[in-house]
Amino acid sequence: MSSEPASDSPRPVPTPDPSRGLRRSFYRRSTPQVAEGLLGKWFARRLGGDWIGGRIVETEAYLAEDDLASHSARGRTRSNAAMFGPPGSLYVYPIHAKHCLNVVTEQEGRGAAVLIRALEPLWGIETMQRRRGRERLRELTRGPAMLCQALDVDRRHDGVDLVSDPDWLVAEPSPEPPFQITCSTRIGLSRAADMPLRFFVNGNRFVSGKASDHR
DNA sequence: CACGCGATTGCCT
DNA sequence: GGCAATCGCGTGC
Repeated sequence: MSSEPASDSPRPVPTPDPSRGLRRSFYRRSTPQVAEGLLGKWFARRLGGDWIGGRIVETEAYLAEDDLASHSARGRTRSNAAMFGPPGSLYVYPIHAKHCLNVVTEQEGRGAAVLIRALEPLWGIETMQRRRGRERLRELTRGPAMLCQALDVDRRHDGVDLVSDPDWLVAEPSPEPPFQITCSTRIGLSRAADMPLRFFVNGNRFVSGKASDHR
């Protein structure tokens, strides 16, 4: 049994508090550490004065070295340059006519990042429903390109600094129920498909993939 | 400049 | 579970 609510009614949660934002030192660690550490954190952007976003429930690490699946594996190019930016900044890339967002880790020039794969929707749900063209909460942010569409994220946000930009927030949650974490191989890869660099909140209904893979 | 592919999604069987 | 849609980018002619 899952501890998640069965209905699609959003539970009341506090508004994101910018004073709880993660500092740059959080991102200046090993990429798997940051990927695991981001689980449970709040991720939101301010759009038209309102916060939109939710709780991070699924991430993947993409390494600077010995990782053929990483966009940095063949060096720096115009399109992946933001992945070599300062830790705590965004790397947004296009794929299949959609976008996915990463948070840069380690240090500037390294080329490592964490892909945010899924959020539990908490704020701006009506906005996300409108942007996604879907009503059900489970179809808003359950996948890396879904959440970018829900939050209106695209290449314009490539390089945005999450630590200092007042319209973006990655923060300590409050309150935070206890949860367990599982590590697995990453999703959808043809190369380096066997590296255990995916992290997700056990049993959470907003984790992507089949329900049987959530445990 | 043509071609092929991908850290995806959604519809179909 | 299979597979088509879709398009920016890297590669090579």
